[in-house]
Amino acid sequence: MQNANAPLIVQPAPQPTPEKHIPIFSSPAQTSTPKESVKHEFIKSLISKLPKIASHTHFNSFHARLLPSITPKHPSSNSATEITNSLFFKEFLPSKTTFSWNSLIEIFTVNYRFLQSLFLFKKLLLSPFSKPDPLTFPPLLKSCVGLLAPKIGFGLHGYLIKCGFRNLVAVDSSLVLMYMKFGRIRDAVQLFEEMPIRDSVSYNYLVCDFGANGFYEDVLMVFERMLKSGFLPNMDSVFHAIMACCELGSISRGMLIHNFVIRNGFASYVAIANLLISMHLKFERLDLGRQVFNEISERDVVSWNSMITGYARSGDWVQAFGLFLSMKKEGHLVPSRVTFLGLVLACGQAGNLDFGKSIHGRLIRIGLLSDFRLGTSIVDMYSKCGRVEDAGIIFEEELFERSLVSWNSLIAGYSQNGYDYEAVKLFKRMLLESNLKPDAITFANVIPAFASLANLHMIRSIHALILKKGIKLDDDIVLSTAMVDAYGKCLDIEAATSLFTCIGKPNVATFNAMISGYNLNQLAHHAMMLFLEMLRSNVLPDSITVVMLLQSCGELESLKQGSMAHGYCLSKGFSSHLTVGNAMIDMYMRCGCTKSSLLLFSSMSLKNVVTWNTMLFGYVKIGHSVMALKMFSKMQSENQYKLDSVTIISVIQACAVVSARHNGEIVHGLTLKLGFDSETLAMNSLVDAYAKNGLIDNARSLFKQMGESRDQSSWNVMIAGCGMNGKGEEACMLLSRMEEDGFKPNSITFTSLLASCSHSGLVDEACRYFDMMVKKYKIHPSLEHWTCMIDMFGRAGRLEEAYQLIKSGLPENSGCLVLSDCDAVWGALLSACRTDMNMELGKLAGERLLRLAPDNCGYYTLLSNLYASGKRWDEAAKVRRVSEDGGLMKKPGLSIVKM
DNA sequence: GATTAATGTG
Repeated sequence: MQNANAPLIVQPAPQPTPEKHIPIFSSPAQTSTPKESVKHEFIKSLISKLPKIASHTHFNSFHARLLPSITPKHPSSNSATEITNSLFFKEFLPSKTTFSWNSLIEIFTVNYRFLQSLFLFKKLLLSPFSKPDPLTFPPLLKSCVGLLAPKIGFGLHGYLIKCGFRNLVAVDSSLVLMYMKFGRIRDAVQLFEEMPIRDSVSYNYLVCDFGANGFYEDVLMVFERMLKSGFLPNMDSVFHAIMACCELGSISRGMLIHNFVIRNGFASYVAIANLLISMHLKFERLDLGRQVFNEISERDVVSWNSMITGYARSGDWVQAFGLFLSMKKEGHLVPSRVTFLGLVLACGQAGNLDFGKSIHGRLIRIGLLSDFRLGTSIVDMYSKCGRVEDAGIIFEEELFERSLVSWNSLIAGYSQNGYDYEAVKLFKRMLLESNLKPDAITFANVIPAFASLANLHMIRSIHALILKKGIKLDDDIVLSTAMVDAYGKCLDIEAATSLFTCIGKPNVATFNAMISGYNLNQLAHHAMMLFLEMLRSNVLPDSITVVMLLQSCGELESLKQGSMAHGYCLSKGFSSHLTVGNAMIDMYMRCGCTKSSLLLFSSMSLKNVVTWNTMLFGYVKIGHSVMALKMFSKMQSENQYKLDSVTIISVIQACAVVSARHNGEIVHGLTLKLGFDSETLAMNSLVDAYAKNGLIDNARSLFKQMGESRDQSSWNVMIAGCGMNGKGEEACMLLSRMEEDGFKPNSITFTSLLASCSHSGLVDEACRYFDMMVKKYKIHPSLEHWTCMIDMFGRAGRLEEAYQLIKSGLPENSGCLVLSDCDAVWGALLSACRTDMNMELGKLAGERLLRLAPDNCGYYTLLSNLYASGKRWDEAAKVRRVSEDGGLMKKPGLSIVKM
């Protein structure tokens, strides 16, 4: 590298006095030949421009940038000032040869005396003894570049052409350089292409300048052409070529350059080797990076740091620390901040809290924690090791300057560790307390937290904020994926879909987020279609994708699709993933194939708590509670799996069904012992289990104990529990208390409440709540709500009202169901009619029912039973015959079971 | 040579 602090043109250049020279130019004797007149014209323009150029103020920085590539090493470059003052310059120059002039001009250029070099040229033109030759020009052109004087440069080019001095390698390559530097890239390339013979210098100019201008494709093209033509590139060219591979992400061309560097000994230049290492690390080829690292004879801190950081990123803290120790062993190098940054990163990536803590201590000792980058990396390390509370404490202590990155990092820490509320709180604090503006990363960090909290309102606000800030979701795939996922989780599937379709290049994560969104919104079919689209658009599915594919199959209860997905997993090597195995067990369970589940389960060599839970919960869902409890005791006997809240909930639910009072108390004790008494979900299940077993007093006292930890679902469970224990009034009272406690009743609340009223014969109350649900809470009544109402009217012997309810269809503000088209509703009426022996209405309901669902054998049975109860044997037999003729009796009445 | 980001199993 040249010394950028070398004295540039600071003192005024020796000013020519135009008056002295002009008479010479204008003397008649000088203007005889056409060449001479060209010369005079040029000198005139040169003189008119020079004073202006001298006043340029940004010389210094410009030179610093240009010098490395324009300054050839000159063997005899003495100080230019010395030369100017020398006797040689003052006394003898006028009589010297062109060669002497050229040498002197070059010496000035090499010493950044660009102005003097041009003045010297002017003197040469005026000299009666010498004339410029082609070799005079390369340094002059470089001086023009140094002076930022394109017009003089282009003038020189014109002059060259007129003198016929073209087609000389040195001249042409200087011209190429000059045009490149002045941004006339097309002209430069054209000149380059027209050169009859090229030298390595011109190639190097072109490579470096393409690189400096960001034309990476061209850098590599010229570089490769240079090698093919047998020229050896200089360090700068190799540097730019590697940079170009990095920027273009071209691994294959990077490999070619890697081989070139190794073969030609460029790896011994530490700067080149370091760059090559960082290229390989960028392409996640740690092995190749290490290969280059090993080739370096004199490694510097950067070489070590690069490798340490590379291993750190990949989570290989053993290698990272190993290198750190070897570095210290070598003795002469001192670890820098970047070294520690790499080590802290390694601990975070590997989740190695112990090493992380020891480095934390060391940083405090050597006083480096005040460095805001290191401070942030420590915060991040604690978050990544699952100790986000500690991360928060360090952040709050303000031992280092808080940057946008440190806020972002802690928000990410909270969000990734499931501290959604804290993440949101910190985000809001950042907006209020700091002067920092949230960026795309802030949003990408906080969006999952809002999504987990199902805060659709905030998701929409952030979406608007992103658009307002001009952040292009198209360009930021991580951010747009987070948005798609958030809309899916908040059940705004339209927003998710429309955002997804706008994303130009969705990646695996984006597809996964969208597929997951479809699954969450009970659109498993759409999820499957999207999976196929993913395959068509050549986005490679990963293990997460197949987990969700299996979920879709389970959701659709399609054994056929599920088996196909199973086959796909086997063929693509996903079946060895634990999560995939778990998802597969769940899929078979949902498809009713317990045998396959059990087979898979037993064949899995690696299990975790989720594997067990999947089996447990699967059995509970299909009502095989005894199997679930057996499974649970087996799990406990293996003694290597830590139970979690899902395990306990499954066991509680199994006990509730098995209806064992004893079991219930055991599981209650277990719940408390394992410390799940603060887990709302587990406690809700326990309340439910007691209620289902008629132990309403236990349920009630537990519900009371829960106090603050109650959620909406706790109230729903308790209301339903009262209902099934014949405590209709208590259920009604609970609704008012629930509202007082600030919980909004939802559709499930009313299902439970209507059922409670129905069981306790509180018909008028039920009607009032039904009205309240529609009018006050704007909840569309579901099929369950309607059938419950009809059922209740039937029980109360108020059949006519039930019939009227069906006929009236729906209140005007609801629009999802056409009641008279739902067979379940008529079925409920038919059952009620049988109890009440209302033949006329029953017949009407039955006929309607068979028209709506002619394949459901259960309805035929229902109708024939009605006739039988009324002793209308002929009609009963007729209905039976019709169903037997249709072969319906042989089919299991699946749809009635599902109801 | 350097710190922060998205998708998943019950």
